[in-house]
Amino acid sequence: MSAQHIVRTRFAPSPTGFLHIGGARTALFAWLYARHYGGRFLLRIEDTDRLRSTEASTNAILDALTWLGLDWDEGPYFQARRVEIHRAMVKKLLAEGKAYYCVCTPGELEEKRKRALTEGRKPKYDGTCRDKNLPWSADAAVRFRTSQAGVTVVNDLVKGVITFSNEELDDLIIQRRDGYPTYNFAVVVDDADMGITHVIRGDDHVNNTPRQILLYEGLGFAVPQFGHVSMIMGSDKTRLSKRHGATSVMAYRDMGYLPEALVNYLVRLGWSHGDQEIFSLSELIRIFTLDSVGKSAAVFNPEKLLWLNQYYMKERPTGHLVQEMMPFWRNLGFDTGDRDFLGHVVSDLKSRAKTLVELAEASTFYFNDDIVYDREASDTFLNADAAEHLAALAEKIPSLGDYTRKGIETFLRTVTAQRGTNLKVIAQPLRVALTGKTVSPGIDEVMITLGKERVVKRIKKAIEFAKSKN
RNA sequence: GGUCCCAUCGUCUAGGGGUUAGGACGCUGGCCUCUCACGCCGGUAACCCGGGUUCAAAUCCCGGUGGGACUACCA
Repeated sequence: MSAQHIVRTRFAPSPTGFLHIGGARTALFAWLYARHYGGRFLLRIEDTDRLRSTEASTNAILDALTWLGLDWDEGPYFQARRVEIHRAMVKKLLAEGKAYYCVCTPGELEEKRKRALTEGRKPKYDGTCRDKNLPWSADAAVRFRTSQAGVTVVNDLVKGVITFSNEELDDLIIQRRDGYPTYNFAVVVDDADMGITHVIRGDDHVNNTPRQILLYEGLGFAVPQFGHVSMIMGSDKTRLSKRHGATSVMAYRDMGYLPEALVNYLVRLGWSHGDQEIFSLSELIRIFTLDSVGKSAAVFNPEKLLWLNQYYMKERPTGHLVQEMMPFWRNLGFDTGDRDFLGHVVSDLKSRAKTLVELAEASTFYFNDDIVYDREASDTFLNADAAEHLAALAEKIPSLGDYTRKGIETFLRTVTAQRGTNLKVIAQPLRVALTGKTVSPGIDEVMITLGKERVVKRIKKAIEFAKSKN
């Protein structure tokens, strides 16, 4: 593949907020497309809306992409810094008669639009200034002279052939009266200038595509390929928004989701590979194409994301998970000094939590020796009988030679047999003594993680508690 | 209103002229078991409607219906 045929895609968010789930998926698809074909992925910040764009948003978007593992080869470029290029292109169009000055005021335009709508006509620009050949003036905007004849065909990589009748298109403004370019113009100039070969974006842009194609042609640029990915919807089938819960990528990080899980979830929204559900980023690069991207919108399903997150946590090497748990433990004020101990905590808990936050909360009893017994747990399990069983355990544990899962299991069974009862009868009181709850990782795992000393201490404390009850 | 897009279990999807319409999440029954989770085995549930083409249509075509997007001197 020669240099001029190399695939170049881009992600072009506007920095007016955080990176949301929908944007992340679009970015992921554009990124995968470039990576799959050995191309380049660029990042361009569309900050021409000077009122709503902020640097904080730019940083938040960059951080989110980085967290997801989506790296870019070029950029970030900032569209606002490229206005001179945009203006030069406007001038060129003006000089060639392909664009013209328009002095209709926004107020008048709004008025006409409303009237057209109430009268049941198309609210498109009526062409008042189209043939006036107006000269430059301080408050003149520039409009593109759109051909009203014929059709414009988009051969979309995911939607297929889409045909637009040019008479539906109007003379869109390409440069505002304040001298700044509008979105539809800036994207075209920038995409062409940056050599973008495949424009992969949300399908909320399909109706912009014919005007943009006309702009490419007017400017004398090669028209790229387009691939419009469907939207993500909330459970009520309207476009995903805050109303549907968390929509920010970083919010998912903070809620204890793994980036791999989010990526895996997002890619399966609209894209599939047979019956396969689990994909690593490197595998995706190998097999991802736009051919297997569906056309219809998908509803965001938090339960499935949660399931994937749990899956990735379970599969993750303990050492890695320990590292990823650090901020969540620290957030709860736990002592994270003992790496070995933390490793045990994680391996005890990682198949029992769906998020890192859940794991952190579930691990509380490992860190606090002053355990609080759940009311119901202590009521039913920390009784006089249990106190005697526990006393027997406390007495024997210090001299237990084989303090391993197998050894502990054997020990527990031996003791229960000796006391003429069975494991079930002793395990629950012991669990309550060690964890304060009736639900926990296996008794043997907990005992090993805690270590003999703390186990004995907790058992004794539970005995005291049982006795003090009446 | 106009333009454009879309339509398989509740959700994500596979499939695509002849299939018991497959998988996953969820829900659910069971097994495992010291509790819970994991895991394993099973169950529940779908081709929007109407025409046409065809020996045969969920699959192709048309229409309808429903949903969505766009219709800015926002991006």
